Parts: sequence; C-alpha cells; structure tokens
Amino acid sequence: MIDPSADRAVFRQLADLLRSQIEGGELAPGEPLPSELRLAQEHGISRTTVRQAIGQLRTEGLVTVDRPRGTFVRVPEPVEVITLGRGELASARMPTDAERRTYRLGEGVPVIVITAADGSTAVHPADRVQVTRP
Amino acid sequence: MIDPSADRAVFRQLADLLRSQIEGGELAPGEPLPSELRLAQEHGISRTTVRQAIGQLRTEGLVTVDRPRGTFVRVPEPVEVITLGRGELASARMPTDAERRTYRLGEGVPVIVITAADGSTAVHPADRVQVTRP
DNA sequence: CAGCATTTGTACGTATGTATC
DNA sequence: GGATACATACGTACAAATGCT
Repeated sequence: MIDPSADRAVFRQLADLLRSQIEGGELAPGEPLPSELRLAQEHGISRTTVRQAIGQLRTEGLVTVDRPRGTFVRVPEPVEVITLGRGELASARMPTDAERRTYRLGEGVPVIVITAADGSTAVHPADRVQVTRP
Repeated sequence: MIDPSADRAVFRQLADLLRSQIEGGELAPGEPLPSELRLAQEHGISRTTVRQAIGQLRTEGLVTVDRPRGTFVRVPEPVEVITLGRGELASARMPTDAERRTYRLGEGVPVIVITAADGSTAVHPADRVQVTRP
C-alpha cells in the first residue's frame, strides 16, 4: 500500500511497487502497465504523481512508452558480443537527446563507447551490445 | 531564444540551450546553473517546465543537484581501468533506485556489470570505471 | 541563538495537444 | 466521430535543508 505519510515519497513508493511487480514477473516483458489514469484512481493519487513514478522507471530502462498506446514492460533485445581490439577501451554513459534519436535508443538505455588507440570512437546501444576480450 | 510555437517542446529547447552552454564551456564543471526560479523568469516559462529541462540534463548525467544548494555542472571523476578476465563479459545498464543509493551513484550514471564465466557478477559505476583487455 | 531568504522536492489541480483505436 | 492515453505547460501550495543576518 501507498502511505502518503511515509518518509519515502509517494511517487517513489509507486515506482517501487511497479518495479517489484516487473521483477517478480507479475508484469511480464511486453505487457502494458495500467494507464496513468487508472493508476492514479487505484491508488488515490494524482496523475502528475503517477507520471513521476513512471518517469523513474523510464530512466531505469524498465519500461518503454509507446504513445499513445500505453506504457509497456521493456522486452530484452537480442545481444551482440563485441570483442575488444588491441588498445581499445570501453566506457559507458547516458546518451544525449540527439544521440538517442540518432541511434534510436529507448529511454534509460546507456551507450557503450569504444575508444581506439588512435582516439577514434564507436558508439553502441548498451541494450544490444556486450563486450568481451579475445 | 525559446519559441513556444516551435515544433520542439519548450523544455527540450531549454535543455538544448543549457547543454550547449555546458559543452561550450560557458558553464564549466562545478559551476552552478541559475536557479529554477531565475531560469523560469529569464525565459518567461513556468518553474515546472524548467524542472523538466533540468530533469533531462540529470538523466543525461550532465548536471548534479545538491539540494538545496543548487544544480551544478558535473565534475568528471578520476577513472580506473579494469582488465577483463578470461571468459568475462561487460555490459552496461541504468541502476535501480536502490543500486543508486548502494553504490552512491549520481543520477544519469550507468553501471558496468562484469559477468564471470561462472555467472557471478560485479557492478561498477560507469563514471569511474573503464574496461580494457589484457 | 532565532529568524529569514533561497533553493530544490513533492503533490495537487487544470487545460490543451496529438496520436491511436 | 468519439474514446482513450500519453505529452506539454501552466498554476498553486507546502516541505525540507542550507546559509546568512
């Protein structure tokens, strides 16, 4: 239950609840979350607060929004494994808004940046790429 | 200038503006952004909209908030390089709220997950760790 | 010490736009 | 056309923490 008098903010409590339903499998990958309006009514909170909770899950990469169809539990992408070349370094960071559109990244998906010895870089979506060694 | 009649949402225009000031060095690492109230007044928009813009920059890891002191351009962390062991895989994703607190991660900072051959995993903050091969 | 101003966080409400079904 | 659902943007109010007077 959501307790407005609790120490933890209401929108965080709702995010925790939905997250645990996702991690527990009650909300399976590809399934829609209840609509913002429904969640607001069911828990007796405002739609603004519901949106804050869903925003949290979006930044965590747990859900994706297909407007205006609904909000869905993210489906894992097939993963490609990339082998590091000699002198290459791999790092990760969040993309900017422009990069998100360029690489068609979902929200909450980091990019993996491979830097070669000569300083050139390659960018990969972190939900579709893993890195290994030879 | 911010144009409410433009195609791009107002909060995205403000995020673009601040981002370019950060990337251009006008707002240097460690420097505070103008307060939310100031930004709202200067651009003739509501504080709600300003907060959306700053929220965008937070998810990109460009700024950190030290409440209630202000919002600051993120200062780069010293980076440690980790060498992948035999059969290890590196991936990246966003941390959950709980992981953020456990590892004391700033907002907008992904984690790098190293999976060993036996399936065990280690988690590292992506702003302080890079990965290389032997 | 108390009191005040500043700044971000939370939560509410309303209205309108836009895309899908 | 109508209903649904998410996006954007405005407003208000109060809470909490910090720093200054």
